[in-house]
Amino acid sequence: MSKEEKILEAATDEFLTKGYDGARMRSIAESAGINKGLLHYYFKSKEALILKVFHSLFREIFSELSDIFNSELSLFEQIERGIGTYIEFLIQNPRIPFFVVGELNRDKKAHLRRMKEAKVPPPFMELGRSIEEARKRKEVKSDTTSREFILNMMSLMLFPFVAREMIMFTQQINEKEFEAMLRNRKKQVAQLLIMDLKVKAK
Amino acid sequence: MSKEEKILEAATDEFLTKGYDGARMRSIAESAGINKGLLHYYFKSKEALILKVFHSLFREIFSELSDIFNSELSLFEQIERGIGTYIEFLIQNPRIPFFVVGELNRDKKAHLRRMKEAKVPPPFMELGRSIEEARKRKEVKSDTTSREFILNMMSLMLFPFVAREMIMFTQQINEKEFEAMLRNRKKQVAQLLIMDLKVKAK
DNA sequence: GTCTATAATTTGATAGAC
DNA sequence: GTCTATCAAATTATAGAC
Repeated sequence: MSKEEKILEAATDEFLTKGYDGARMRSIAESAGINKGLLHYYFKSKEALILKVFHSLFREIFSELSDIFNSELSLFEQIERGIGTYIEFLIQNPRIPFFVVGELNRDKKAHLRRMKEAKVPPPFMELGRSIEEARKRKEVKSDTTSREFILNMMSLMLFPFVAREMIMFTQQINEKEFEAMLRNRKKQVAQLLIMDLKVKAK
Repeated sequence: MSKEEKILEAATDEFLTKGYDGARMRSIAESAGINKGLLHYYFKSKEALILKVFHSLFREIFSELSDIFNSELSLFEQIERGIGTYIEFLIQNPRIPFFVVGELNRDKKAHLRRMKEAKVPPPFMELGRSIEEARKRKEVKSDTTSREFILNMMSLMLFPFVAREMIMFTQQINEKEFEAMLRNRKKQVAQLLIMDLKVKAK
């Protein structure tokens, strides 16, 4: 692994756990096994470094989903598999959602500019279209809009990872119970969302 | 307003917008119209100050709900009103959820110790009990546990406020459209959750 | 209680040798 | 490319006058 890769790995870990303001360049250099000077040789500044890290993670967090929602599966199969796969991915990478959300709160403009330049497409566009098509075919019977649906889906999938500690407190459960609950959610969330689409609007 | 109150108000604003690591004692002193020395006279340290701020906000964010869920209304009315009132509260105080979540991620132990000392009860206990009672009376027919239900409810209510910027990007909408969507959610989220409780388990 | 002045430390970043 | 040494600025916190 090159020094540059080691730096990126160490920086990712530091930013994921401490956030931009809490992260320390010194700490990143130490973890990467190099000195501070070299950090600034490869990455001009702390800001430039986190932009790079954010960009990779944002791609990662949404690319998995794109594959599924662009597949040939039926809408309901896409949703079921998409949610299962995604929650499993989040169990393996639990800190990404809070980091991404926090960075966009801290400096939306800088990140969006960079993503625009790199032509990262906004996720879920494809899913939204599939839902509207299924609605025309009467497979979707509720009056939930695709936008509302996607927001509900994101909320149910991502919130437990963003607010892990808060949930463990309000529900008075420990790590083990929490993780068991997460695994259950794979089926449970898909079921809830699909029912919402299928139930007839009144 | 006393100097101490002015400090607390300024500190709340600073911590809500910048978080612990991003907040500056100098900035708080300026906003409060006092000097830095006085900050440390009233509050020993930055840490002590944020503990105080967190504690008040955490109480605030959950006390509204407790009133409703301890009322004499029927379960489904409690849920409907609780969600409506709460989302409206969040529209008025949109930064609280991200702050609370972030602080618990940063230093769970310190905050929990303080809340235990102050005997702040974990929220939603009452709601959980009501659901289980309604299940015995066959008013709740699904196999969704009360824990799962509460987690779904928190996710659907809080996530849009935690991840506001991310949602606006992924959905490609502006402030106005986002806020219209939030208002819609009052009814829409309640409807979805209640349906989940009423639908028969298969 | 409220202020000024300053201590003590830490931070991100740069200069320059090799 | 990689390192050492160091700068300049900013931070929290304290001491002490009034």
